Amino acid sequence: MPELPEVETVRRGLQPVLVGSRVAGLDARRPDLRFPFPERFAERMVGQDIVSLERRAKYLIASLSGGEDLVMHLGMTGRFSIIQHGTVDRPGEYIHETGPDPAHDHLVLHLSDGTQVIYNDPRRFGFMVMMPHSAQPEHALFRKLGVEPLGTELTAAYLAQRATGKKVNLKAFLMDQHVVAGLGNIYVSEALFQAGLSPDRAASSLVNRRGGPTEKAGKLVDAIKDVLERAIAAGGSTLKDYRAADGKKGAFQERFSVYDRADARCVVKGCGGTIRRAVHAGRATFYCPRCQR
DNA sequence: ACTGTACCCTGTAGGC
DNA sequence: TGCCTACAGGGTACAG
Repeated sequence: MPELPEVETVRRGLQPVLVGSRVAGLDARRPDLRFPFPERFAERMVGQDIVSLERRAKYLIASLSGGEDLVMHLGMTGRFSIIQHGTVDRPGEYIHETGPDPAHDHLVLHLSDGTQVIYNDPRRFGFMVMMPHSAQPEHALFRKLGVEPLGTELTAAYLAQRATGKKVNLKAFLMDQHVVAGLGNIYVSEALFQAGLSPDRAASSLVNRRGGPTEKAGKLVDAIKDVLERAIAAGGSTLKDYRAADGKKGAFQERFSVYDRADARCVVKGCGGTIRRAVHAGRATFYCPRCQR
């Protein structure tokens, strides 16, 4: 599902609709997603004004006027659709590329101007929880999260410090949300390619003899930021399910260098190598054995 | 402490 | 066409 660029694209689509709006109704069509919906969910949401919509890692955080936050995770297949008032004939019925999907429309948020925001999630790996805004930093979901990759905290020195003594391979190291928060399977593969680093390398190979970052660690940081920024600019990547809140597909999948390109020719001029598919930590990894060492 | 595996749940693609 | 298996963008709970 949605990794950081997709979640950020969803956030940017929802923000103008949600922020400044009042929740007029909440219709949960089933008791749970991956976890049960919050207790007294509608009661805690209805009447609240949404004052901000932020992203942390792959979480969307809607702050409410009453002091609670609604924290949302899209899992693998979660998506939001915005239905402007008056664009559908019957409540709960809406039009998008794949048509109405009542079996997987699990939650409808009604805003006071008549707009509906629908959460659809076939696989139900997503979840929503509520917590006081002040409790968020210490909450189990957030307390151990790693740094935001697009913030100033992600530096070569930080990566080296976290990689010290770690024998785990680079792919799994970067997938760990407690190290860098928001990277997923696609963008780790792409960043490692762009940095010229093998996914099989030990994480500790980013550390030099003095305990500082190697030159490669610096390249990796630059590659991570660059890949994510380019993906956000393209509206994320759409493999199958992912859509922005306005229903649009992302375009970054057209610019993958390695992801999902097994047996294809390496994009680097003069390389002539073939992209390989391997498995690290139970997930597919794509890389060029010639360019990535 | 670290590492690998199983699992949550559903849909789809590909082999036979 | 139908059946079966493998796999999918995420994250957590275990066992070793």
